[in-house]
Amino acid sequence: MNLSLTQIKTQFQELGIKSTIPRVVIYQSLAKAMHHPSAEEIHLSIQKKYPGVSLATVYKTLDMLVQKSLASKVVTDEDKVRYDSKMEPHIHLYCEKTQKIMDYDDQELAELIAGHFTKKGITNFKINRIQVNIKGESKTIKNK
Amino acid sequence: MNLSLTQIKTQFQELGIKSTIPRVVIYQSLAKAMHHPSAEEIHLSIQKKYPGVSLATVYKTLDMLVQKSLASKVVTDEDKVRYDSKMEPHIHLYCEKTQKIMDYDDQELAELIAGHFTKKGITNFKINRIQVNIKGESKTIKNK
DNA sequence: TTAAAATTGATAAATATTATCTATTTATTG
DNA sequence: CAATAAATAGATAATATTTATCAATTTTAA
Ligand SMILES: [Mn+2]
Ligand SMILES: [Mn+2]
Ligand SMILES: [Zn+2]
Ligand SMILES: [Zn+2]
Repeated sequence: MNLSLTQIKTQFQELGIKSTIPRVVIYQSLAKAMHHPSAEEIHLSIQKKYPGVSLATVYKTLDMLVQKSLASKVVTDEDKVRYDSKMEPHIHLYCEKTQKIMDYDDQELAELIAGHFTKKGITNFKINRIQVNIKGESKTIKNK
Repeated sequence: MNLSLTQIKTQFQELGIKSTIPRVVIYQSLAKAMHHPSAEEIHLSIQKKYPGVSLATVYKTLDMLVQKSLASKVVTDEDKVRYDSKMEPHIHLYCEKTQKIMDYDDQELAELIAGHFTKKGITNFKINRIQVNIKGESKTIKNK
C-alpha cells in the first residue's frame, strides 16, 4: 500500500498519534513493503533519505504501530520479528527454501473455519483471532 | 508423554542418534512437559537431578531433536523459542493474558481444511504443513 | 511565542542463541 | 574387556536481537 505523507498524518491524527518525521517515514516504508520486513530492514530502507533515524526509534515506532493496530508482528523460525501493515485477516505462506513470506487471501477458507467454530466452539476459551500459516515451497515458474 | 530411559534409548538407536545422558534426559523432560517449554526451562527442569548439563548442550540437543523430527519449534510473540515433542498435527491455543500455550485437537477441522486445499490448491506453492494458531483468552473456571 | 509533554538518538544493557575449543564420553573393534 | 576413533559435552566467548536510559530536541497546544 503506497500511502502519501499527508494520508499518514491524517491517519495518525485520527488515532491520537503524534506525528513525527521518523514515525511517518517508518510507517510509510512498512506500508509500501510487500515482504514483511524486520526492524533492521525498515531501518535500512529509510537510511538514504533519512539517515538520522535511529534503530531504537524504529523499534519504538513499530511497537507503537502494533499497539495502535496499524501493524502486527509476524513471528517465524528465524530469531527475528517481522512486521505486517496489512491488518485484514489473511494467510501467510512460508517458503521453507527462501524464508520468504507471502500473503494469501482465501475468503472461502476463512468462512469455512469461522463456521466450524460457530457450530463447535472451544470449551473454556474465548477466541479472538485465528491464524492459518502454511509452510512449504514456492515453485518458481521460470525453472525449466 | 512419560517415556522411560530405555524407551528413549531404543528410539534414539532407531534414528541413529548417539545416546548420551544429557540427550536422553533433555528429551525425557521435553516429552513429559505439557507446557511447550523453552530451552531455559528445560535446562532448569533437569538441574536438580543432572546439575552438570550445560545450557549449550540443551540448545544443541533441541536443535538435533528438531532435525530428527522428534520435536518442533513453537514460536510466539515473546523473543524466545519454545519446543514441542507432540509431532502429530494439532492446534495451539495462545492465551493472550497468561502467554500459556495449550494443545487442541480437532480432527474435524483438520479434515475440513485438508479437503478445502485438495479441491482448491494454491497456485505455485507446494504445501508441506498447515498450522492453525488460535489466540484468545483461556477462561479459568474457578473465578466468580 | 512560550512552555509542557512527548519523542528522539546515542548508547548501554539485557536476552536469547550460536560458535569455539578442549576434555570427556560413546560406540566399535580387536 | 581394553584400545581407539569419532562424536559430544561443558565452559565460555561471541553474536544477534531487542529493550532501557536519559539528555537534547521536537511537537502540539495555549
Ligand atoms: Mn500470520
Ligand atoms: Mn534474540
Ligand atoms: Zn501479511
Ligand atoms: Zn503442542
